[in-house]
Amino acid sequence: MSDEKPRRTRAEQRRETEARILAAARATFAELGYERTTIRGVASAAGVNAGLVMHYFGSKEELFSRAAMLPEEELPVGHPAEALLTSLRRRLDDEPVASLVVLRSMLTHAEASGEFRVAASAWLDRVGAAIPAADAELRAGLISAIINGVVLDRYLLKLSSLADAPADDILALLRPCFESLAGESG
Amino acid sequence: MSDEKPRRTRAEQRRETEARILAAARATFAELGYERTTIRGVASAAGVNAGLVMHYFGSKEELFSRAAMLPEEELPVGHPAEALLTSLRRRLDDEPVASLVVLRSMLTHAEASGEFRVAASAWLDRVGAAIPAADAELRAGLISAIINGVVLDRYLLKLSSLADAPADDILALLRPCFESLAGESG
DNA sequence: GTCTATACATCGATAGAC
DNA sequence: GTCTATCGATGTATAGAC
Repeated sequence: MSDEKPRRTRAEQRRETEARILAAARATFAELGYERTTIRGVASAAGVNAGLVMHYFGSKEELFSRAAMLPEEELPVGHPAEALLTSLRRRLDDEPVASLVVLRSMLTHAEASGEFRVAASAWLDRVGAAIPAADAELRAGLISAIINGVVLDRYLLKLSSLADAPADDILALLRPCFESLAGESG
Repeated sequence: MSDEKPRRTRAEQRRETEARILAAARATFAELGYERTTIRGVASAAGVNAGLVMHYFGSKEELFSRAAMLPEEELPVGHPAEALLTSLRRRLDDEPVASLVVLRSMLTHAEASGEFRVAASAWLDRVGAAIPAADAELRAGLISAIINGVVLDRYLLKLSSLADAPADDILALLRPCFESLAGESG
């Protein structure tokens, strides 16, 4: 009687709103961390009501999981050092926000939800396997630590000259480090 | 009529209790971060009442500032790379807890309180001044990032093999990195 | 000096109206 | 599909008794 026109199905409308909420959640979790992010705040940022967020996601925890979910990162092939530098570059340029959600959330919340820990662990295994050395695991761990530290200082703490420096300069200075850690020498 | 004996003056008693509260606060902030730390929890850990903590420190924010206050770290003299490795070693062995309060708190809270940012900035300036290169500031920032990343992965995220590795092994693998970043080559 | 009692705010979550 | 109303829990902070 009313809407004959194929404007939007209910399902479409829902997916659209859900996507808006997820985007707002991602941004807020990245900026404030888990604890300081409120359902009300996310809802407000998405232009909807707090009750609706709960209705869609059920709980704050679930909303967080959905928002922090990342497409698993595949390691580029080639010389390990170069591949890792490429990986770092992507995290510096393409998706600083995505990196932030994971990094900040691991610190404010995720001691409990071991999701990230397994993901990080898998990444470490792959890196370690690509390094020809007896202490490959430790070397992989150090490379991961360096990447985390750079993202941390640059985007979270906004410390030092790292925040302003071009990604190219950072990569150039870090290249010897990565080669030393991932290189062929045992 | 009652206490003639010089057991403890009221001021002494207060300082003692205050110290106990501060120790508990430090440990709790390090473990849980700012948001998840509660006055009640700190008070309970210190064996006193929550009201007393407020009475002494006035607010959670003030308690946090006092607890996170660190003796400013002087940079060892000598070759910059060696001095920085020594600095890292101290943070790995001597006082992981102290490092954690600052690091974790910068992430869960301290975007606001710029105290740490100035402290870190001063440290960076000193490191930068010791590096003979045109881009000394960026190099100092990267070294700081590496140190932060290592402490982060080892003690906060407890990720990877970093958590279990002996400090000596970590330092040995990192030495070329530090030399490359703080070295004489421009 | 230390503790009890409580005011006041905020948040996550639920139930139900429209 | 979306919003209002509200419950229950928790936390900071205050006032005052002992």
